[in-house]
Amino acid sequence: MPELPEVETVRMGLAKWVTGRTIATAEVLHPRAIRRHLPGDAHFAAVLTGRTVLDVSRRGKYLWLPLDSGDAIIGHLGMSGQLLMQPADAEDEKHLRIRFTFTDGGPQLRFVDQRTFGGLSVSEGGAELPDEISHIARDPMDPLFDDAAFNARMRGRHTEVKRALLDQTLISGVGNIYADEALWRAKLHGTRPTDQLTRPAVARLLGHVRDVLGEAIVAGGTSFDELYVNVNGESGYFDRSLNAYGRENEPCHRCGAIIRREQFMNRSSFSCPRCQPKPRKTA
DNA sequence: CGCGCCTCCTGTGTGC
DNA sequence: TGCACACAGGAGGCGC
Repeated sequence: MPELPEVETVRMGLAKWVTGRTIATAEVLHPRAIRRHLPGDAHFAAVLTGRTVLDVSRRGKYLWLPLDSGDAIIGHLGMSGQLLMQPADAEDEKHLRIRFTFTDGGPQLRFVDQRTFGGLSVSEGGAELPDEISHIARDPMDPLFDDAAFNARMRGRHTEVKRALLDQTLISGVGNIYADEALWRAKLHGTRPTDQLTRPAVARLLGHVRDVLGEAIVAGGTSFDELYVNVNGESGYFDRSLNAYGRENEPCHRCGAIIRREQFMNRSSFSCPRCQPKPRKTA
């Protein structure tokens, strides 16, 4: 499940391999992969052919590739998406959805996605920041992230703290795994009401979010020096460092209590019953 | 308009 | 061994 650190790893790898290259063909092999591109696959191919990739940018879990036309390719990996660089003669992946070839005849860019929650689209004039993702907040690693504004907005919400962490319009890049990890570090249960959090408590939580994301970026950034830009949720290089996520029935690394698993927002949440007591009243 | 639930999708794991 | 089903969850969309 790619969250900010995984997407940032992909961004760095992609930037290295596609910047400055000119697209020769854009082939859509599964319509769902461009469902956000309303004009369809013929238009997708037409507006991308002959365009040169200028850079690879990221906002939260979204990527976009600014082009010399002023447009941009927007990409989201969803649950299982991968952006791979592959030699032209490499066999098609089972779940290959979109293939780009370049005029230099070098490695292809392939969008592979088993569950098709992810996809690509073209944003007209979106090279600077695509309108389609302008509602996504800055991530906490962004130098322009506004800590004070985040603190105020978080405490102004009438919801639960984990829901707020997962709201990409409030803070971006955090998914289920890193939300649980940050909450564990902050010793907060995910159902704590946001409007009852103190300003220092929110500041501490934000600090833990930054730490978790930063450590994961460092862990992931060590392995992209090769041709394959690979994001695979299963192989998570950060797995060994997890304190809460996926550790049901295992002892808390801090106090030894048995980590519990709860259904929350239609997904699993993991927390320590001793370090992260539930609030008396659920919001 | 804020909030929260539903849905999209398919390979994998589990229990009978 | 085979079948049925739960599970993984990001984010748009919609209902209240």
